[in-house]
Amino acid sequence: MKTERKDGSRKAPLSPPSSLISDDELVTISVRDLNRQLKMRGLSREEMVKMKQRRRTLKNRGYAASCRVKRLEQKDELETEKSAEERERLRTIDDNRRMREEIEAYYQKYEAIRKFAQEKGIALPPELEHDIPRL
Amino acid sequence: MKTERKDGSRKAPLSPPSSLISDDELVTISVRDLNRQLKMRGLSREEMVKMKQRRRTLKNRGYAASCRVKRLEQKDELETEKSAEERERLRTIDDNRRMREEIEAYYQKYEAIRKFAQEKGIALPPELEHDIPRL
DNA sequence: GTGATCAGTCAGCAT
DNA sequence: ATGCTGACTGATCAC
Repeated sequence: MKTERKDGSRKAPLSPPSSLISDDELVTISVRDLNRQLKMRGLSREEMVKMKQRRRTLKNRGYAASCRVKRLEQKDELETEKSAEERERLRTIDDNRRMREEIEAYYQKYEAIRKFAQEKGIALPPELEHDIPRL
Repeated sequence: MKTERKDGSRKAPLSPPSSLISDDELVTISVRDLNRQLKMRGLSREEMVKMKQRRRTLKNRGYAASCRVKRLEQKDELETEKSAEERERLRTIDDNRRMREEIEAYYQKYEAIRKFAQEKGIALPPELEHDIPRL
C-alpha cells in the first residue's frame, strides 16, 4: 500500500541560481511586461530566449497539474453518477416490491368477492364474472 | 479537437547509438543473463552501471504505458457500469408502469363488483364490504 | 529487483 | 501565446 512521501519537497526542477525573476513572478507576469523587464535589465537575446523557455516550462508544469486534477474530478464525477443511478435503481425496485403486494391485495379481494357470488348463486354481469389473467 | 500525429514515430528516447543490445532485448533478458552478456563482452564497471540504468528506464517506460492503459480501462469500466445501472433503472421503471396498470385493473374490477352488490342490496361479508385505501 | 504511480518535462495539436 | 494531453523520465513507495 501507499503511504506518505517522506519529504514533501519536490524535484526543485529548474530555475538557474542566477534567476532575476522568481518562478512565481515569471508565470504570472504578462508577456508584454516580461519583455519590458528583460529589456530594462539589458539581457542578451540568448538570455531572453532562455527566459521565455523557462516561462513556457513553468506554464506547462501548471497545465500538467490542471490536467491531473481534471482527470480525478471526472473520475469522481463518474463514480458519483454511478452511485446515484444505483440508488435510484434500488429505490425503484423497492417500489416494485410494494406494488406487487398491492396487486396481490386487490387480486385476493376481487377473487373473494367473485367466489362469494358464485357460491351464493348470484349472477354477475358478464364483464365481472371472469378471472383476470395474472400477469 | 485532437487529430492524429503527423508522424507515428516517438521521441526516440534513449539508446545511445553504440548499443550492443537492442531496447527490446534489454528489457526482456533476465538480470542473470544480462550480467553474463556484459561480462563476456568485457564492459567496464561504469558501462555496466549505465546499461543497468538504461534497462531500468526501459522498464519504467513500460510501466508507465501499463499505468495509462489501466487508467483508461478503469474509466471505461466505470462508464459501462454506469450505463448498465441506467438501463436497469429504466427497465424497472417500465415494469413499474405496467404494474400500475395492473393495479388499476384489479381495483376497477373490485370496485365494480362491490358497487354491483351494493345496488342489488346484497350483503357482503364484512371483510369484503369496504374499499381498500388506494396507495 | 520489480511494478506502480506521481510530478515534471517535452512534443504536438487546437484555439 | 496559451492550454491541454500523451508519452517519457526520475523519484519514491510497496512488495
